[in-house]
Amino acid sequence: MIPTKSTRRRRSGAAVTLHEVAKLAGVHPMTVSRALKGSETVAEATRENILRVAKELNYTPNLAARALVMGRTETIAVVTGPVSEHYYAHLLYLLEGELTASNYKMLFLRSRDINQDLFSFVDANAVDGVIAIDAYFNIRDIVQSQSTFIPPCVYAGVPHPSWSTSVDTINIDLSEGIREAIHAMLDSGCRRVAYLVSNHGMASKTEIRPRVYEATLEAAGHARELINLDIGSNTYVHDLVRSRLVEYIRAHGCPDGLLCQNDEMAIAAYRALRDLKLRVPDDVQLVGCDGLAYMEYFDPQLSTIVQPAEQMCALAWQFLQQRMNDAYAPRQQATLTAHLRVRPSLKAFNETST
Amino acid sequence: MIPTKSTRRRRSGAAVTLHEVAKLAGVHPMTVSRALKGSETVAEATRENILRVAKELNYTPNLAARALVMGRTETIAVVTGPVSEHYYAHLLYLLEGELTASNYKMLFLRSRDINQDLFSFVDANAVDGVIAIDAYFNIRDIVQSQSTFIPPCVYAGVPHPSWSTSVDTINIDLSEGIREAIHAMLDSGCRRVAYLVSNHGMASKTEIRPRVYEATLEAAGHARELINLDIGSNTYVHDLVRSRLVEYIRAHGCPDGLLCQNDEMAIAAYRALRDLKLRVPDDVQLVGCDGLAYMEYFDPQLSTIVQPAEQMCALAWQFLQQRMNDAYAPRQQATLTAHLRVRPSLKAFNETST
DNA sequence: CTGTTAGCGCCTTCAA
DNA sequence: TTGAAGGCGCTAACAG
Repeated sequence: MIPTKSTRRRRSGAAVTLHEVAKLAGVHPMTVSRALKGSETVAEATRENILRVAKELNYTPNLAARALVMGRTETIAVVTGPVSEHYYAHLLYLLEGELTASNYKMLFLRSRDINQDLFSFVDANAVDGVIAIDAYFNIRDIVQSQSTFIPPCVYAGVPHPSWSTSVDTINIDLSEGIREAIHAMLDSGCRRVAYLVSNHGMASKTEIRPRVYEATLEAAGHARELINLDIGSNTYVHDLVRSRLVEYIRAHGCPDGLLCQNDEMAIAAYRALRDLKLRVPDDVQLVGCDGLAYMEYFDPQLSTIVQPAEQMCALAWQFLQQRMNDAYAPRQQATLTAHLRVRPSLKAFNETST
Repeated sequence: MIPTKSTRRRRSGAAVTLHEVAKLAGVHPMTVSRALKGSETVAEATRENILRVAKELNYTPNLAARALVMGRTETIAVVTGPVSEHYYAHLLYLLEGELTASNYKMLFLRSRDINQDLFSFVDANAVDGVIAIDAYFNIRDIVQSQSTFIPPCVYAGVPHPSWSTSVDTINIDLSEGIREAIHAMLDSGCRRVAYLVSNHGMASKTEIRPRVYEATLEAAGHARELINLDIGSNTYVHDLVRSRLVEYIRAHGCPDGLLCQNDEMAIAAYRALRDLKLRVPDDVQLVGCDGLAYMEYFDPQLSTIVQPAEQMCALAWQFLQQRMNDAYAPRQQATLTAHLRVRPSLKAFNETST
C-alpha cells in the first residue's frame, strides 16, 4: 500500500502524468495534451480512447507545469481591508462570484498586514493580476515607482487623495452620500451634527469624508464636531468605539446627529447610545457608511451610505481582464457614486414613508 | 519602451530569471540559487555580490517553476460556507492569520457552489493541502472513496452525522450549548420553546441540532415546535427569514422562546419580532448560534452559542501541517465544545448579572 | 491527424 | 566552494 517512490518528489497519491496516460493509450504525450484541451485536431477515435484512459487513471493536469510553460496561472490575487469587517467579506463574496464564473482562482492575501509588496506575486508568476480594494499602502509602492511596466492591477474603492495613480481605478465617490446624510439631519432639526472617525488618518483634512463633512456644515452655517476616537489600526474596533464614545458623550454631552466613518462604527455607536439610554432617532440620528445588510436589522433600522459593491466588483474584474489582455491599453477609470439610504434612524424616514 | 519579445511567452514586465542574475554576477545559476536560499555553502564575497545584483535586477523567483520541481506550492486551499455569512468571514480572517504567520498562501475556493472536487487542486499540484469548514459535500466524495491515499486535508466544523470520515477532523460539539440555551429558557418560565431552521436538511432528525433540541424538550416534558422556514440553500437568507417568520407568527402565534440555527437567522428573527412589536426578552427570549461579535451590539444584546473559532482554526492548521509532514501519520481528531453566552435576550441574564 | 524537438525556470545530484 | 548535467510536467512550433 505504500506508494512507490518512483520519481523523487512525486506526491504520494495520484499525480498521474500526461506520459502515463499516453503510454496506456498508445499515443504520444502531445496527442494526449491536445485531446484534453479543446478539441483542435484529434481523430474522434483516439480522442475518445484518450479521454477514457485519462478518466480511468484519474488524470489531473499539473497546474504548476502548465503555469510554467504558459506564463499564466488563471489565479488572481485579491487584497482588501481586514476581512473581519463585514464590508470586505461581502466584497470577497462578490469577487469570488466573478472569478469563479470566469474559471479563475482567487489567492486571498494580506487583509491584515498592510505593508507587503503585492506585485512580487505577479512577478513570481503566482498570479496573473491583482485586485486591490481600499488597500492604499499595498499598491502605493508600485504606483509611485517609475517603472515603465505595471503588472495587471485594478485599484477600487474610496480614492486616496494623496496620489494620482496610473493604475486602472474604480473610484467610489462618497461625497454625494455624505451631503445627503448631513442635510437629512439638518433638515429635520439637528443642531449638532458630529462626524465619528476611528483614527487620525480618517480625521485628516486630506481625507474626503471629513473634508466634505466640514464643507457641508460650514456652508450651512453650523459648527463642526469631529470626534476622533483614536483607536489606531486596531482590527476589532467595536469594543473600543463603544467605550470611548460613551466616555466622550459623558464628557461633552451628546450630538443630536451622528455620521459615522463606516457601518462597523455605526453599529458600535448604536450600542454606545443604547448603553446611555439614548434613543435613536429621537435623541440622536444615526448614519453609517458602507451599506451592510445588517444595518437593516437593527432596531430602529439604521441608515447608511450605500457603496455600490456589486457594480464595483463587476467592473473591477472587467477592467482587470481587459488589462491582462492588453498591457498597453489606455488607462481605465470609472467613478461610482454612493447614496444615502434613509431608514428609521433618520427622522426623515417618517416623512419619506408616509 | 515596449519590452523585447525575447522569449516567447515571457510576461512583459520584470520576470528576471536566475540565469540573468548569474550572468551579471559572473557566476553559475546554481550558485545564485544557493546564495538566495538559506546560506548552505557559498563564499561570503560571492554571496554578497549575488544578493546585490539580485536586488538591483529586482529578481523574484518564479514560483511555478519552483513548485514544479519541488512538488509543493506553500499554498493551502480553504473551503468554507458562503463568506457572505459573517461567521465564515471570521473564520477566514483567523485562518489567514495562521497561514500568513507560517508563510503560506491561501487559495480561497468555492464558498458558494458546493459540488466541486477539491482534491483535484491537490492532485494538480496547485495546493499542498485543504482546510474545509462546514463544507460537507465538498469532501464527501473523497471521504467515501475507497482510495488508499487521501491528500492532506482537515475537516473542521459541526460534524455531519451521516458519515464517519477518515480524514483529520475537528468536531464542534454544539449539544452542550443547545441544552444550556433550552434550559435557560425553560427555567425562566418559557412554555413554548421553538427551534428555527432554514431548510429541510437542518430540520432532519439526523442533524445534531434538532436532535438535541427534541431530546432536551422531551426530557423536560415539553412539546416541540420545529419551525422550518424552508428557504433552501439561498444565500441571502435574511429577508426571507424575516418575512416568513412574520407570517408564521401571524398564523400560529408566537413562541416565548426561540432558538435559532445560527446567528444570521437570529438576527433576522430579531427583526421579524420587532416588526411585530414583540419585545425581547419580555415576549420572546432569543438565542442564536455561532458567536458573532455583532450579536452583542443589538438591543437587547443577543445571546448566542459561541463556537470556539480561534481554537478551531489554530488546531486545523496544526493538524494540516502535521499531515503534510507525514501522510501516513495516524488520524488526528479533536472535539471542541460550544457553550451558551447569556446576554439580555435571555431573562436569565438579569439573574446572572445581579 | 500525429509525432518530434525544445525549453519554460528552478533545483537535485554528482563531479570538479 | 562552485560548475555541469538532467529533469520536474507540460505545451508551442514545426515536421511528417
